[in-house]
Amino acid sequence: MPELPEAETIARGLRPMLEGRTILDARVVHEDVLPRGAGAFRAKVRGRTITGVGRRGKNLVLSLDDASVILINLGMTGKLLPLPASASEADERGAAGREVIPTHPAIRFRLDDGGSLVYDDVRRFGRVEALAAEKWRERSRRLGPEPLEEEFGSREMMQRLGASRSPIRNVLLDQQRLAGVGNIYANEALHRAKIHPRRPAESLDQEAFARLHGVLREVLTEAIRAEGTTIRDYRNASGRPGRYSRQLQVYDREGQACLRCGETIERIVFGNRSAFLCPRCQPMDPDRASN
DNA sequence: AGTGTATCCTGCAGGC
DNA sequence: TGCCTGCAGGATACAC
Repeated sequence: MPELPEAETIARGLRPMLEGRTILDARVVHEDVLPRGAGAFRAKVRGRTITGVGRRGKNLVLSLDDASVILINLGMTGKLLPLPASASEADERGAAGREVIPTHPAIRFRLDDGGSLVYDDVRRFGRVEALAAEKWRERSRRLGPEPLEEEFGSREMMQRLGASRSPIRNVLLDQQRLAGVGNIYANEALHRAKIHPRRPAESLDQEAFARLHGVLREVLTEAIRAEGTTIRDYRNASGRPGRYSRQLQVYDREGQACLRCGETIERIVFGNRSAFLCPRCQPMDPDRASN
């Protein structure tokens, strides 16, 4: 479900309600989202205070007061749902009726303000881990750079992605090369950069990477501004759907007209995922581009 | 090294 | 209504 803009939106929404809260306990409903098991997890988080709410790539990161973190990869359908202490308190905050009710709770964190935080995940592809500071540093080191960091330039992008013979769409999804990009924004960026998703990454020159680098940052920034993309069930921390769905140019638009040239958007499948493209705007052979 | 396939799991839409 | 197939914002493991 979530890519970088959705994770960023969730982190921003949860931050004011979670920072400073102490986790009284974690009740494990579905152990399969805890790769290290329920017992160890509960022992590590019980009694810890949340000092920060952030994001690394697509992962949510709850920083704890002993420098450890709770690392949450939401998979396809994971949600972090804040539940207020009571309905009356929700009224006071003006949040009545807007909170999302958990349908498939996997973990319930009981908080010291009487509220709770529920990790809810229909398909349970998501993973929740408690990592000591050193383990987290190690893990983070294995992830690629943050595409929105100021220092992340097109040269670095070409160095990290440009040596692969794999289709550029697949390479963009590789979290070890670049953190945070998923199928929606990979497809949107490639359309905006007029690059066919199946082009081997190594066939792209510096000019193409400069273009791709620029539009990827634009797309991610605009999607954050719109609070993410809702295709089916993504909701932000306040229960609202993302508005970027309305700005999608190709993703999930098979058979519809390209908003740039009017050609029909195609869906192709490779690497076990759908790719969406405009065959006129994104020719496989750029020399034959008609625009 | 790259690619296709299968797997984890549930729900939903569409065809018949 | 039911049954079937295919599909889904992710990640990984495997055989070729």
